[in-house]
Amino acid sequence: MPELPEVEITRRHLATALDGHTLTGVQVRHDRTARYNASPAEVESRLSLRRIENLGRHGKFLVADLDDGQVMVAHLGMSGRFTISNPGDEILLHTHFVAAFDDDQQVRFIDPRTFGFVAVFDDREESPLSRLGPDAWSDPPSAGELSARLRGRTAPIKALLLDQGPIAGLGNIYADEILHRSRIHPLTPGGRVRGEKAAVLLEATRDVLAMAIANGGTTLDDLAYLLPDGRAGENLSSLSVYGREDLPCPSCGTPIRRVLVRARSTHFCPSCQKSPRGVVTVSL
DNA sequence: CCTCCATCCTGTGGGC
DNA sequence: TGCCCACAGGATGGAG
Repeated sequence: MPELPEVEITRRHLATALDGHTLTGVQVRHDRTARYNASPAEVESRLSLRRIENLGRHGKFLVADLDDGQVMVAHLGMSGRFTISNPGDEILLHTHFVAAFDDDQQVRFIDPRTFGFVAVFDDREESPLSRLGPDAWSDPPSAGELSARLRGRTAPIKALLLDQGPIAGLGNIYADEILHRSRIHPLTPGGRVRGEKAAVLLEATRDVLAMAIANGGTTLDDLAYLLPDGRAGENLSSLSVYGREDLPCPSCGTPIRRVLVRARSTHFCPSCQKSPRGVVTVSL
């Protein structure tokens, strides 16, 4: 599942191919890949002949500034992957977007489950970027700022990390990893994460993301995420809890448990991450 | 405002 | 062996 580290790796790969280059032809090959009330034809025409000035990232969204002030926003969803290809390369199954550039290279978007998209907006305010909190990696909030964003929230901290509002970029894998490293129980009400706890959470966020990015991201057994050059990320063996139900906690040896939080699989160590007072954990 | 749920989708794998 | 179905989850819109 692409999360911040996987999107950041993708951004770095694509930036060299995109930055400063002009889109000579754009094909949106699947209706659902254009989103936000725009048709494939509209996305194609809005992107046509535009030059990409800079490819950035906010949370899990790729953000390209275009020469006319428009913003191209792409999301990998659950199964999306960008490739850099040559015009003659075979079009793989589930290729939903093809952008041709002035140097004859192509950037293609392959997305079997179509949760991902490529969209164009007049500015960031009218795009989904406007809902996002500060980026967990490039622009992390201070402990005070994170505490303020969590103040009064009763939802489980796990759910709030996935929300993208308090902090942007974390998904199910890294949220679990960060909470484990922070020794915070996933069902802890968000509002109780403040002060030193918030500082520890942010430190863990930095460490977990740094490791994941250095390892080229996490490729699970199902190979849902591959680097743009087709290689697998190597962060899987660095995970402490995600996907490790019943296996020993790397810190203390206690078997990792899995519960559902908001219908999402949540992995934690019951001894390192003590249940907060008044919170009952129900087994699956 | 908040919390929580259903919805979108396809490949995979477990169960029978 | 082969079929069926539950499961995986990011973002969003709506109910309460």
